[in-house]
Amino acid sequence: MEAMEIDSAGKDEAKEEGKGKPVMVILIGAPGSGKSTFCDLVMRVSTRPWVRICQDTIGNGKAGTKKQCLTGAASALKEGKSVFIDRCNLDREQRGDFVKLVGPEVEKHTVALDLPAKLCISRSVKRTGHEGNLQGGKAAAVVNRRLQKKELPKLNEGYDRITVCQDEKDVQAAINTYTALGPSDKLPPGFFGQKKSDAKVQLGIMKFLKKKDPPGCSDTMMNVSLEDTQSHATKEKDSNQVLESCEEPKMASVGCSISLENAPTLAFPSISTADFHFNLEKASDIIVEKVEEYVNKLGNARLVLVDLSQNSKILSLVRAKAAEKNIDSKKFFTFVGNITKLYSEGGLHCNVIANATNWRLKPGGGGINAAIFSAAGPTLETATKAKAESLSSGKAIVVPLPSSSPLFSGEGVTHVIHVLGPNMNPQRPNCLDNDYVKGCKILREAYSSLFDGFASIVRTQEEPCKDKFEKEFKGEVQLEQGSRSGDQKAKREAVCETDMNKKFKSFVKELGPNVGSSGDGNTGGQSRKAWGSWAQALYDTAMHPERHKNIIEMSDDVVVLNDLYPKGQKHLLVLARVKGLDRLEDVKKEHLTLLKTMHSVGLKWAEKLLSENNSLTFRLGYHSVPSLRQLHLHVISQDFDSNHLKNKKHWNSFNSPFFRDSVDVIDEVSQNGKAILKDENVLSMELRCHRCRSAHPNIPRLKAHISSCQAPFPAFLLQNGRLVFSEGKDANHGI
DNA sequence: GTTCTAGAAC
DNA sequence: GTTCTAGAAC
Repeated sequence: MEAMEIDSAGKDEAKEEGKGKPVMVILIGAPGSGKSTFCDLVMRVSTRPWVRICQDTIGNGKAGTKKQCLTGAASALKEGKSVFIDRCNLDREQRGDFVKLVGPEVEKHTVALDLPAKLCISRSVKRTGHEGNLQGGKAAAVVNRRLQKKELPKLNEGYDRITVCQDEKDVQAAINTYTALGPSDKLPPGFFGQKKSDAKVQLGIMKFLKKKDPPGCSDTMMNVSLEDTQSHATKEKDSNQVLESCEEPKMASVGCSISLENAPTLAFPSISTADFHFNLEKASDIIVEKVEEYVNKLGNARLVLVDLSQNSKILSLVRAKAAEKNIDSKKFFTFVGNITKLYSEGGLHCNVIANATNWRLKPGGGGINAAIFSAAGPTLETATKAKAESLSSGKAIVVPLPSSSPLFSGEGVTHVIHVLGPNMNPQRPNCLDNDYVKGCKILREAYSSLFDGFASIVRTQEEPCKDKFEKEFKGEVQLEQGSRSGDQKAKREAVCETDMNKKFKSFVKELGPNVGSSGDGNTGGQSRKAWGSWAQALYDTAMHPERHKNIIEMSDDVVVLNDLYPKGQKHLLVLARVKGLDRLEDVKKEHLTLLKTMHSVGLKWAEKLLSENNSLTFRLGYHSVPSLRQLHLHVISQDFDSNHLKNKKHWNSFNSPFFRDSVDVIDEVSQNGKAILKDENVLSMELRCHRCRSAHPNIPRLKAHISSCQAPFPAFLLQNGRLVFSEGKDANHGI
């Protein structure tokens, strides 16, 4: 990896002795990127005299001006001290004055903390007591605004040395480098650490690469494990948590065009082999058999078998058998660690974890069940109770984890799937008395229910690598339909059934026997619905605006009107006036100019409304399959504070992949001549807050939540201008 | 797109 | 009993 460049710079041999000059290090980074922490960590240990020039505190402990920073830096350097310039410095112009400030008697360095936007936002929102008082809800908007101005440093700006840090590991290496820089040392000049020069692309990549380094995971170990990543599944040598957890991210850093690291991931324990005493050989056969069956159906989603023990017998059996069957080790692997701390302690992000539970679905008992209920807090018990009172063996139940759960906020777990396997332990209820015919059947069922449940979650989540998965999965759905339809027993056991089955069946029903054009891509137009008489209102408005009230702007190309049933405080429609352009599906390259016009008109109105109320946030986009005829762009405020927002379809049509951001539609049409469309199935997906992504059981509860949720918007929405908001009072912070 | 309402869910 | 959803009609 190119990141290694940075690390080598941190080693002693990289320093050149006896040429000590004061150094000015211009830090570059959004709020929350860790600039102040960087300075603190270096200054705490360094033997070089450092002065930190921080614009947030330079005015007698309060925010000051850039001029004060320049003066402060100049005088410290004159005294022979080295300085950190701790301000955002995101664009060339902002930092240029510092470069010009000094001559060759000072080494000019810059360290760019070019971390994922998402990380900076979450840090700056969460922090308290920030020197510049940039924290809480407003921070998200400010960070995003700043990042739009980001220009990575170039040597021709006048630096002797540039270090670009794109992840936490890079940052730590840079801290080590500067900490080790003694008073008379000099660091080699040059450009260190940037992997991609295109900032826009980089953000996308960082989304995949966002990763915490597992504790104690040294570079040496990374290198060692890197050499044989391909043979991960076959490895039988002494593995420990550090080695396995170091290895996994490397292995996952290819595939899905870039990486599967951010792909939906289910972490599951071996079912029934602990407390229920199920034979390990037989259990490992079943695990591998079921994984093999599901792993390709799941597209890019990953399955991870987890065990707490370093010398786990079941893990080694499964690894060996999975290797024999050549199961893709990027999509299925084993992991040693605590299933409730996979991210915080192991650096492995699993959005779904399986719980080997008891039939009462109650906390306690011991093992995994006790650990998961305890780590998740009481909200898991409540959420579980809302789903079912009990579980029969061989079944699983999906429980969306409330956002208030520490497992949600700390580990990124959005769902827990409770699963109950067969019991072979005479000291536990319902022992099968060594009947392995029945036991194996139930264990197979348990894994099927578990993986079906996971598939249902994957299907309803927005994931960048999802398209391929959906197509594959839909194919499977039809194949399996026949074998499920006559299952009366399953109906009787509905209470204990995985709730996947219900959704799954309705999903099958929705697809119908002749699915035809219901894919993600453009349809051929063969199976389009005819417009009802009630669907003509917008068409008539576009053709004859003079006949209609409620029009707020009219031109040859577009008509703008207030939506008759606004779903937010402000909700406008920008109507195309081209006849025959009924919906997004009809849009072709020739309409690109029109799309851009519609976007700029929409944006203009959003900005006008923002000038009247700067607390609003707007999003501009199209419905994949509109109900009303005539192409129309929604310009809608993201409060969704409206009595007209009444049902799931309303919510999901603006808050699922069904809503196609205008900026993305324009990109897609200009590149491929058509926009990507999602079919109406996504409208029945679960209800999740558009800000914190928490799940809610019904519309009233969702609305109660969104009325007060102040979480930052997901990073996806904060990119590429998908959200439009006011710079407001924060505009002059720190710059 | 909304309205109405049966019946499911609580 | 009340709340909420979802399907049909428009």
